[in-house]
Amino acid sequence: MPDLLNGDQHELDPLERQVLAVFVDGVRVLGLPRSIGEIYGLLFISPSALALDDLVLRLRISKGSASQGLRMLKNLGAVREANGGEDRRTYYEPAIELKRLVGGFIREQIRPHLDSGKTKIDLLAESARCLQDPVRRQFLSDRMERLDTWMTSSAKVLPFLQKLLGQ
Amino acid sequence: MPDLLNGDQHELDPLERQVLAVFVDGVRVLGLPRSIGEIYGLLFISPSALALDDLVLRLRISKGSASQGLRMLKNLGAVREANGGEDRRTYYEPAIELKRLVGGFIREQIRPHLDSGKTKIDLLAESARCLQDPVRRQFLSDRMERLDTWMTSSAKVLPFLQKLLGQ
DNA sequence: CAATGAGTTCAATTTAGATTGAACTTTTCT
DNA sequence: AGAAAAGTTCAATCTAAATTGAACTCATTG
Repeated sequence: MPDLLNGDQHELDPLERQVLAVFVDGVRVLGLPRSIGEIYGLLFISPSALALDDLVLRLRISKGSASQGLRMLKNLGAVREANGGEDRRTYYEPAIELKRLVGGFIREQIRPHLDSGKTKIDLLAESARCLQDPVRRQFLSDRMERLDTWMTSSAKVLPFLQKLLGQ
Repeated sequence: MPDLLNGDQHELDPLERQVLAVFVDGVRVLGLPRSIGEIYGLLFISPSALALDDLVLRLRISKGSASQGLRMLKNLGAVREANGGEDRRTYYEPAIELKRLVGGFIREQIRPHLDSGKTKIDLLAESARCLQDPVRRQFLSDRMERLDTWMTSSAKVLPFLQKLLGQ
């Protein structure tokens, strides 16, 4: 028997709305969907852990969206299950250490692309070495090596990034 | 009187196609549209500078797309006008130093978001300080400070990033 | 064990933003 | 000046990706 007296206790207040907007903006830069920003943002400004239903109710998103969003955030290590919920629902709380967030993003979004990119480039470099025209072969081989250097440099930088952001 | 004898000299060969795919992939991670990856990619594997028409012809994209894509790439510092073209068209060549590419991306895509984010958060922190409920006020103020720390750390890391990637 | 509620899945739909193309401006050339 | 070609602009269109919601599974409870 939810809120008979209260018009709508679920509505976000304007301040909350604005904080969420910052998160939505933030995740868009990272190429993640807006629902991810909304979910993480709401957890971030909630003093207690929230269940899936709370997200659906307060953000007015579908159960499907909330479920998928939470899964992605869990995979990113940006959200974890809170231990000791009262009922049988699962409650979630945000990870708020930048180091952890960046680490998860690198592991899930950057590394896989770097790795698959490097593999593809190695194959392409091989193809380039088989080209008939020697001028074209030389040129493309140089370019493939350049690409390889990019990938290697980027991979090397990631651990430093994480270290620098560790507090 | 273009290619009467040759079926279609504009077609990309399979190797070129695959290299472009890597670039398209790469720019998607950065949240940039596929045409940007195609344009930069084609310039990257072309031994000579290309004009807008070359991009239209070989990539089979519209003039509008090519024009807008080139503008964005110029703004990013990823592409520059080649000097000394034969005719009155403008020819473009890619910047291939990772340092320069990363620098442009940070300047155009990261910094503006970090700056506007910081401004918004400062305002929200101010609002939070005016909250009636002292518990809520304390909690949200803490969170806003946390956000502020994130922004500051990120901003501090960028110069190191550029330095580390400088070859 | 039936019923209730939490959470997941995925085909269908919606939407944000990328692309197109026609009209336009600018530049060059005779 | 006028014609032709280069390049830009932006409303209309298209498309890839996010979101929805109904049908499902699984776990819990009376």
